[in-house]
Amino acid sequence: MSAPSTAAAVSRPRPTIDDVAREAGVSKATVSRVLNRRGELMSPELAARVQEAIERLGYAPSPMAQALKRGRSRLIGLVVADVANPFSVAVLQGAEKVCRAAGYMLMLFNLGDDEAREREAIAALASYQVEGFILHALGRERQVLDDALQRGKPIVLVDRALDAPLDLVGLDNAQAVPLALAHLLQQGWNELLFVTEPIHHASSRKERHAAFHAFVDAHAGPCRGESVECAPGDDAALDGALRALLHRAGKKRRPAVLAVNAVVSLRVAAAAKRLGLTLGRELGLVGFDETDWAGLVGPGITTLAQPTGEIGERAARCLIERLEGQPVEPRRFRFPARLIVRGSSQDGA
Amino acid sequence: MSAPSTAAAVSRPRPTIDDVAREAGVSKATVSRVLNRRGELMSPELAARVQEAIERLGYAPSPMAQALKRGRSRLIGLVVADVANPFSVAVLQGAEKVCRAAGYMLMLFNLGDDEAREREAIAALASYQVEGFILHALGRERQVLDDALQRGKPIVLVDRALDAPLDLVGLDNAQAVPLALAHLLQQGWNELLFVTEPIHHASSRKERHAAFHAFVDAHAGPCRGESVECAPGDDAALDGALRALLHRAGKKRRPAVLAVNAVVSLRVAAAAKRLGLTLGRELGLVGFDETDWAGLVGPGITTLAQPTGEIGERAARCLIERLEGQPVEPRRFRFPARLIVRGSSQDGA
DNA sequence: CTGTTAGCGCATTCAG
DNA sequence: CTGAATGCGCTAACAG
Repeated sequence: MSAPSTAAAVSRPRPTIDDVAREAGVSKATVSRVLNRRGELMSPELAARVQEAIERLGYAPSPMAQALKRGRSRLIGLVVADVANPFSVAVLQGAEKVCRAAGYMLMLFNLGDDEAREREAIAALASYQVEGFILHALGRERQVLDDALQRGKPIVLVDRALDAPLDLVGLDNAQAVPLALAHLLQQGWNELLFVTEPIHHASSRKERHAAFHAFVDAHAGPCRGESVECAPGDDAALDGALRALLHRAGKKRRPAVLAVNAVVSLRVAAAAKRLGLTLGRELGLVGFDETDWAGLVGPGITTLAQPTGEIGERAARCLIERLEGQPVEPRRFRFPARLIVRGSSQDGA
Repeated sequence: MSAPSTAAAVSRPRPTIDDVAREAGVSKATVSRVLNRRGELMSPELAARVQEAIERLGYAPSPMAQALKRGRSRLIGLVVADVANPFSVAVLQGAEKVCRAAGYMLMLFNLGDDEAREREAIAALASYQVEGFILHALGRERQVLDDALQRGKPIVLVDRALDAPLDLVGLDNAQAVPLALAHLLQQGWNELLFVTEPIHHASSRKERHAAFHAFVDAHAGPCRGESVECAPGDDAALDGALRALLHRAGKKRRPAVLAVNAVVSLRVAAAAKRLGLTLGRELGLVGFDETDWAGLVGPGITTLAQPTGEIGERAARCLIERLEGQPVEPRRFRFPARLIVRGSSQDGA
């Protein structure tokens, strides 16, 4: 066909605005005007001639050069805690959609759950002149944040607040946690355990943890509850925590787990299997984050569905508004969770 | 704290090479040399002075400007069929890791399974001067590919070959399919069905489809097999296909499904549940792609694990070699799959 | 060994 | 209404 026989194609450089100008017999400035002011204030025939030249050459302006000149790159940096986490992916999808629609490109940096790379991420992205950040971050690299802010780069936080006056979009944990726990209680599960990954500085985990204990305290009569931080991969600790839970429950009470996210839900389900516990029977389970597989693990896992797509979209929209509009006071958007009831929280007794 | 009270921070511009030069009392060129040739051929004291100024100002060179000048952006474009697909994510992770280590940044474009966006993706990425592409693509936008190639931008294909002389890294489907089918057969499942999403131009699906029928033909005695293309979301079609499979199997034969990827595996598991079929008992199942949840759906789903991380890493490495080395003939890397046996393919009879 | 100069591709003054 | 000139931040000749 028309393809070169080896991949070592002639590196014909892409056409520049000068090429177009020459082709159309006008100056660069005219071409630029056709591109930017949409051919207003210009003899229509000239505009048409330029347009034609543009198409003939397949010319497209270089965002790099534009960025250099205008100081605006039309790039948005997205820092994600871990792409392996379904929540991150969902946010990514929503954000990408909005950005693309608004003519921005997304530059992705995956932390891979390595907090140490956070600075690196922001620095790298900033050096590429991203105009703003969407941060689904791990720790609280205050210094880097200040740095970015002082360079006038807006930041929108997703899911996790830092102690900074920044935009935040995330879940309404104070609504979500009682929603789940009330359901568990109503179904007869009254010996509760909140399982989370190490809380560190993740505000969403902090909030869920706090809301959990607030609920338990407020319902001290019918229910009891504890919480445990369980490092990724430390299955032994998780098994231990579950055994302790069962022990606390004894024969009179019914034990159930609230899992801080989908990853933990899965780990709890695996642990239950290891310990020979049937979900929804010997062990109740509700987990944050709805996933494709939630309905198919065991009897189905009851989940607190976050509107993840919306969260990502709102984050992007929020950032873009800030980029294109006037500075506004930091805003916080909190979306409600929806409880999707499945077998893991139905009392089989 | 030190944070400004509103987000409307002073947009103090980042320092340029000129600032550093002035600060150190030298010329831009000297600063540039310190940065690039690591202070060789230069009086150590001068180099030190410059280095100090760089650090004092927190200067970092602008990749945009560098790109403009050098014609090299240190950017790699990653086009992904659908981030919702675990395979895509795994490749993304591997690729990102290698790129970062080699000093490249990844620009992500998610197709969201929309073939129409493929051109847009490549054009957008190309306009940002990415030096090369990693493509986990949908169709065969030959024209765009040629375009990219003629501009001297190397392309590495992941998972799916196009009919072009390009590097490819993917699974050894001719090894994987018989591995799975032989296992099913040995366990007594002899009425087989290959369920795939629409094949279109995805070579991996084509290969799996072909290998499936080759195997069935070669073992015409003990087993029979058909295949079905099932559009995403069309659960009715899937249910119908499964019912037909059961009907073909009758009482004498045992029906099993080979699912083309993790998404389909899950859909088959869901369909089985709808139809009241127990996996590993009334219906066998092996699916491509190992996932976190495979062990926990039903009796556990037997999978063909792809070395996805390796695939992503190899793709990135392959591209970077081409970027930094001499042009080479197109290479093809095929990785073997590993069979992870679980309950869905164990004969409970 | 170091400084001066000339662009990379583009948008934007400012003249005409 | 259009063209010529300037500079964004940087590197790579080329001078000194």
